[in-house]
Amino acid sequence: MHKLPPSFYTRRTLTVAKDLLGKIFVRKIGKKILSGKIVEVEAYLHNDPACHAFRGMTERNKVMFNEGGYLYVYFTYGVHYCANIVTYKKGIGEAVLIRAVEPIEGIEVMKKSRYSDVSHREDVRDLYNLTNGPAKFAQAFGLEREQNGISLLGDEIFLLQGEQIPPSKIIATTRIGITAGKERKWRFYIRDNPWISKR
DNA sequence: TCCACGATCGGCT
DNA sequence: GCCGATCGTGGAG
Repeated sequence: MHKLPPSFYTRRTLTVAKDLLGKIFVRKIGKKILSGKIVEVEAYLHNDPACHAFRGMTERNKVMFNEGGYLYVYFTYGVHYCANIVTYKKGIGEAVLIRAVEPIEGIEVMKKSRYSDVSHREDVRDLYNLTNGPAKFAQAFGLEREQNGISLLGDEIFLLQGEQIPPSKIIATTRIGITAGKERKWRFYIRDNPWISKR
């Protein structure tokens, strides 16, 4: 399996969003490798009121204005981080939020990141709860302010080819947790996978 | 300078 | 189903 090339990310955002399903997100931390298959995403376009870049470039969203192929991580609700893949051309301001992945490698490390202090249940629900939401994914993979703006063409964080998901297995529906632009069906996920985020 | 609020989560009713 | 946590951001003044 090989690393996705720049040309993968610089296509139209809705195309990239659907195509991200089935790809493998990889993070190297020292000798540890964390990886997971992307199973749910949401697209945010520049002329879309729910998009952070809708009102132009600011200190927070400036990474979104790079050409596709960067990681955009932001802090929200005073508690959580969420991670996006920057898409399309330089100067536009579009990205795809990663909402859920299926863990593959580094599951023990992810559990430590997610359940740092208290003891947790050792049943299958742990595996699902590890990465079945955007902030859960970011926490499991240790994605915070420091990772904002990292190039996905480098060797620390990148995506691998993974599997091709046929259109018949991709569900398109409305995005979660937004107040504007609700009607757009830009949330995409792989049908019948147990890591779908809730609500 | 101020202040309302958010691309969420987990716990409680 | 609902609510509180918790704070950086950016639009308003």
